[in-house]
Amino acid sequence: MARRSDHTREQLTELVLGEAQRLVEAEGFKALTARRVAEAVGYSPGTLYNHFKNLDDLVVQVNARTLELLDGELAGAAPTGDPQADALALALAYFAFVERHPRLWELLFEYRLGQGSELPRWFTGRIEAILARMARVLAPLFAPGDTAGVEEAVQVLWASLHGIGSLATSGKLEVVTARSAAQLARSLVVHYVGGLGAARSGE
Amino acid sequence: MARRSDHTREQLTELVLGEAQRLVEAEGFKALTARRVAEAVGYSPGTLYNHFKNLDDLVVQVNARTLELLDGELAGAAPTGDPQADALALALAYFAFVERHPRLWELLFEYRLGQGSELPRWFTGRIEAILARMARVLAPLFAPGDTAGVEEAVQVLWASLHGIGSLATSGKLEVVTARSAAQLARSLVVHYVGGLGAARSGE
DNA sequence: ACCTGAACACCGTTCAAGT
DNA sequence: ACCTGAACACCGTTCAAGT
Repeated sequence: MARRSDHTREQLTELVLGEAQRLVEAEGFKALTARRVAEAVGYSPGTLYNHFKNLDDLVVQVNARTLELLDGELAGAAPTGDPQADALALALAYFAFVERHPRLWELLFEYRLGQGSELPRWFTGRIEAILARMARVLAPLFAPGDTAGVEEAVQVLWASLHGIGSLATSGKLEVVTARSAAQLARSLVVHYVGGLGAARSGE
Repeated sequence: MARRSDHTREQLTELVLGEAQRLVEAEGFKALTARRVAEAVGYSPGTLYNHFKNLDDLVVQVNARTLELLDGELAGAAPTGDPQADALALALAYFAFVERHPRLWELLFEYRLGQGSELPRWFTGRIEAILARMARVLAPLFAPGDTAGVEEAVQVLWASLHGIGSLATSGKLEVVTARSAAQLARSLVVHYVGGLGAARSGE
């Protein structure tokens, strides 16, 4: 058969990404298979490979949208100038997102790409944009020009929030605690950021 | 065919777990399939299901051994009574383990069990034993009897170390930083534990 | 240029048949 | 009691054949 007139190239790509996202939200990322997506959009499995390099490529493109959603969520937490309060607001916004879209969050951060698949540069750029939000908020805690200090703190918080989200979405947090992800995040931010401030004023 | 005289039940279980571990260490958990393990031990795939409920069950049993290894690693960091130094020693021992057995660590914490598979109770008990190590080390920071405070701090550190390990083993840390997992862990422990101490002395 | 459908090389899991 | 080997219902991915 020739190209079907049902959809343009762009429309079909859009359709596929939408169905993939729906599938993940409904059943988790183990349900995201090329064959099921193909069936959901009414094309044969082979057609997907005309639009995506492979399944990992499709995943990365769904994840790009998830990153956009997450960044939008964090944009709602406007900085006030108080590092501890602002960092806490970001952390709570982060977990509001995890709670609203746990399975998209898992696809974004827990799905392991095959070893042939590197993260594209535009993808890592989006993550850096999110980290930059945290950097702006923490900057007042550090001496002007101490970008290394700010960076390290941002990365520590980023990785730590990730860990809380990872244990929470996998059900491994409930095994060990009755506390919510948000409560652990609050303790993390309050005391880590507090510790940063204390170390600096004590120098 | 009847039972083969090659191995007793216990020997075969042992053999399977050993081969599964070897396979994961060599090629990562995506290479851990029932068929490959069966071939490695010289039995048919169906035989595995006589010894394990399913592949998740096999994974959990490999993970039990990994937890044992991890606990042994942490046992080497003997407490001195200084919470910050002791917590740091535990964190560094944790990442020494992650560095030595990254793929076993991934199977333990990043492999998602199917929804039919719950973690057995003896498994969660072993995790609690590890958390108890951290609790003993942090206890001096809290008022006597404030077990809730200790617990919360332990869980925050546990989840945060997990996050650093997760990003490190998935290659998502290098995307964002040149810092090592150990360096981020050091910053986390120093300032979080420092922040805990400051909050308490400032009460 | 792009879609189909078959094909290939894999999976996890079950189970009748054998000893 | 336990092992085999075939079977079932899936996978991701490729590609000749079609339009």
